[in-house]
Amino acid sequence: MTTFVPSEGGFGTGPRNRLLALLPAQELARLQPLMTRVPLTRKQVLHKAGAPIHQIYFPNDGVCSMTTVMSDGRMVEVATIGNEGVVGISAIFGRETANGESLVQVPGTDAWALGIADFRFELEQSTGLAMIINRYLQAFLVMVLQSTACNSLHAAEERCARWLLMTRDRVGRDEFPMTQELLAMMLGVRRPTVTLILQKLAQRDLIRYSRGRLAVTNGPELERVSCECYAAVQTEFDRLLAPLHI
Amino acid sequence: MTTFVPSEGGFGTGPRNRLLALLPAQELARLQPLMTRVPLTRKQVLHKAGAPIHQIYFPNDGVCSMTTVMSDGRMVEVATIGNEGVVGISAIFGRETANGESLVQVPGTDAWALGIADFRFELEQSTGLAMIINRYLQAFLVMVLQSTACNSLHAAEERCARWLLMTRDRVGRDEFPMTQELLAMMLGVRRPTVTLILQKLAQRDLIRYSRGRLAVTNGPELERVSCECYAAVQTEFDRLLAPLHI
DNA sequence: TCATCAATGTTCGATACCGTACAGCCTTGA
DNA sequence: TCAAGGCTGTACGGTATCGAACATTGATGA
Repeated sequence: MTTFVPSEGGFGTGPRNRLLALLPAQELARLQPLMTRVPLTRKQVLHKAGAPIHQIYFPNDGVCSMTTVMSDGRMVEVATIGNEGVVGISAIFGRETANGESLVQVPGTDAWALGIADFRFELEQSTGLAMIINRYLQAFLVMVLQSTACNSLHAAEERCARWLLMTRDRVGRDEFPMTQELLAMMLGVRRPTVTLILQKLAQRDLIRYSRGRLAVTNGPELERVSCECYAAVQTEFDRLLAPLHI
Repeated sequence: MTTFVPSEGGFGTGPRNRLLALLPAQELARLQPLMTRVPLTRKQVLHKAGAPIHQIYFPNDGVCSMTTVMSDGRMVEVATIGNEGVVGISAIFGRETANGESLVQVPGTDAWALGIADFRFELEQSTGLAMIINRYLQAFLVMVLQSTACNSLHAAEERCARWLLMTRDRVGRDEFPMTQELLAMMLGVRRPTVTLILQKLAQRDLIRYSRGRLAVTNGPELERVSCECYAAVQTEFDRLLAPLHI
């Protein structure tokens, strides 16, 4: 393992994106000059529904959502992506245009952006990248399948708890910016429903919140309120994104 | 185009599975001796949750479900697979064991079963198979993402109508075996809820049903009752599984 | 031809969530 | 320092769906 010299535009002590961090050093070195740092600001749209995908994004922190937009304008989250993943799954499969809209929910410092052509080329060349992307796709699929079941079986409160835990894990802090409006959109429920749920959780001292900020104050207990889907998906991610033996 | 002589174990006038049908003739010829015909009987389990996946299945007709099983035993459908696809998506990604349970919902005459090792080997060799599988994965992902959104936004009646239409398309007939119990499981609702929904649909002459048989009698109108997800997914499948230019 | 059982129908109160509206409260910035 | 706007709280009737029984019907096979 070589020592990195922190530098503007470089990885510092290594990329904080977990997928990039799993790459063998020489593959990472080849990828780096192809990527640019992109700040992640609140509500920033990374891929617009129906528009061509030019870049995929490896977040270093923050949380992004992949959403589906219905014809009546309602938007609902179908997948959460943080520093454990990459935004632009459809493009990885060879899709030209985005299906739904992908946007930043919880702002982060930045993400690494990679042009889709460069990505495809590197995917051909490097076995490490291919293996890591494959693993992420597996984990991603498990997550989406679990969410499909979750949405049809579990109550809003359980799903809300799950979402808060997932977000906490991804931002790496107990506290993060989050409005009820946003949560309602994610969960596909009305905002007043979220108000009631959060009040209930705050009453039991599982969370604190006010004016666009939210904090998980009792994770273990919140996990008990959440449905099993949280643990199921987390286990899967840990298993698939564990350090590789290449 | 050569003329096929129908024979035991052969494709007859060509495979009825749409993915196999898209394969270039010589690739199909190479694949055929590796596959076996497997009858699809009602409630037959193709992949057991947590068990190793040995074979993937290309249904010629009938409808299979990929499900997720919760710890309380409740099972819910997360994806529908008919002759437009293949059962065993996770294995295609390199997974060893099934995540949920895959089983036959509407019986069909048979499916083509292919050993997972043979499949992997062929995937390396043949560009046609790789391209077709890639396309199916794209369509599959769109379907699952749409279902995730659908389950969190749309009412049981809309989703029920959607499911009936999808099933009709896959079996290729307006009438097929289907119990309320089964429908309830698919949709993640109670059986009495399904009773009410079906009565309502039958009253409007959109369907007929009795004792384990169901028939769509007015497709266009039923599509109006269904949510937009039916059309969205269908469009995507038609686009991606159109004849290829290899 | 009858017994059996799968499939369907029905009931009841309970509850989660909706749709819509409006009121109050912080924070920000002009 | 005040206005504006984003965020949160609350209210209300209405509907969908739940959970758990029990009743009824039709197909099947002994």
